[in-house]
Amino acid sequence: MGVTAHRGAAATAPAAGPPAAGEPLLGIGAAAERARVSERALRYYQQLGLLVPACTPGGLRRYSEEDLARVARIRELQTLLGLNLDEIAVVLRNEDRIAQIRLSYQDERTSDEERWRLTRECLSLQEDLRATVEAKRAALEGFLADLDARIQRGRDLLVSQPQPAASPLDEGEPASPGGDR
Amino acid sequence: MGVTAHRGAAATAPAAGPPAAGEPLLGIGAAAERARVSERALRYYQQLGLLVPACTPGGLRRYSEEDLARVARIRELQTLLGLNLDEIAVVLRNEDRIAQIRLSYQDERTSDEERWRLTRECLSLQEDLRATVEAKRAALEGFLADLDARIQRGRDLLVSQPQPAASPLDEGEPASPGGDR
DNA sequence: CCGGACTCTGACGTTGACGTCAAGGCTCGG
DNA sequence: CCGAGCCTTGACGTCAACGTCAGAGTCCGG
Repeated sequence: MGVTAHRGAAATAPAAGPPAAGEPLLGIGAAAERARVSERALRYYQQLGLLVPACTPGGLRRYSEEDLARVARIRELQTLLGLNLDEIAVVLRNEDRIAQIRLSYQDERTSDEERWRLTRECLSLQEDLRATVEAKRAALEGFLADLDARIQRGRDLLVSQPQPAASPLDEGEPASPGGDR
Repeated sequence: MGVTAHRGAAATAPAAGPPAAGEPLLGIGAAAERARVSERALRYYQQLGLLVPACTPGGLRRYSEEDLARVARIRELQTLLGLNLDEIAVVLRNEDRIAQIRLSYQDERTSDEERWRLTRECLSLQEDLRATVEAKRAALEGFLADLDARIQRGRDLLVSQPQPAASPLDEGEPASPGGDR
């Protein structure tokens, strides 16, 4: 346990769907460019077990579209939620677990009881993350409301003031804050 | 120019309102505790010009309530918006500029024309930040929607499945995602 | 089969935001 | 006025998330 990251877990099933053969598979240079990250970052993510690309017999990394999507997700979790890579690892592992659950869910040998249990687990994992995100969203909403209140105060001053008849630099209203909801 | 941070700028006016005399004024230890940051952080913020507390003739820092609020704002901008301290410096400088504008706005010697110009500048500065925050909020909203969609898919599977009559571990619904809007 | 482009694995450097420690100053109640 | 406790300024350490560089290996079109 410890090297079981994503591909290791998914490989327990005999290969299913998305990672179909005959895909382009980019080298690290092209992958880095397309994912808008550095090659170093890709290697680093792999080192932390966030990403496990395929590799050639010679040991060169080959990235699938799925891998690129995973990188995009990592960046999203970094920049949007401000999670660090360890926390992101947890999220990704959960999502992998969910994918794995979907597989054994399909398996006919799985009992109904087991299916129920798996589904519950799956939802529980996702709702964890959802709570985090929702909290952040609420906080941001509050922040924005505060900002809008301040702006409105200034804007009120503006209208209460007799504007200087012919203002030479009147290049239109930027937008109506608080009015776009 | 360069050492003009916040108190330097506000001090151009002969002292007005909030920083009234006779305030408690905390030492760095108490301030750190109340602001929930380390003493080192307070010194660091000051070093970057984000915060300029008063100080005793002997050179000991003294923090006002206003200073504590400023620290809270710094933390908010850090954790909520993910800004770094340089970016935060810009935001705070803008907000200081706005406060300063409010002052000269009150000044009777200020011409109506000047008042107009100041108000425009003020609003422009605030709307800058607002745009940033709004963008982040929108992105987060999208992220959350995506998450909810996934959860709903799982939840659908749950209801389509005949639940195992007497489930021994059925400890209630955590919450209804997508239902609390 | 071979040379140029691409990639590999260490290993050390960097940046931001502090943590920590040492060697002293400042403060204030008694 | 004096000592316990709070505070000061360096200066160096740390941690995450990479950047950068060297020396060697891999791939592939001609």
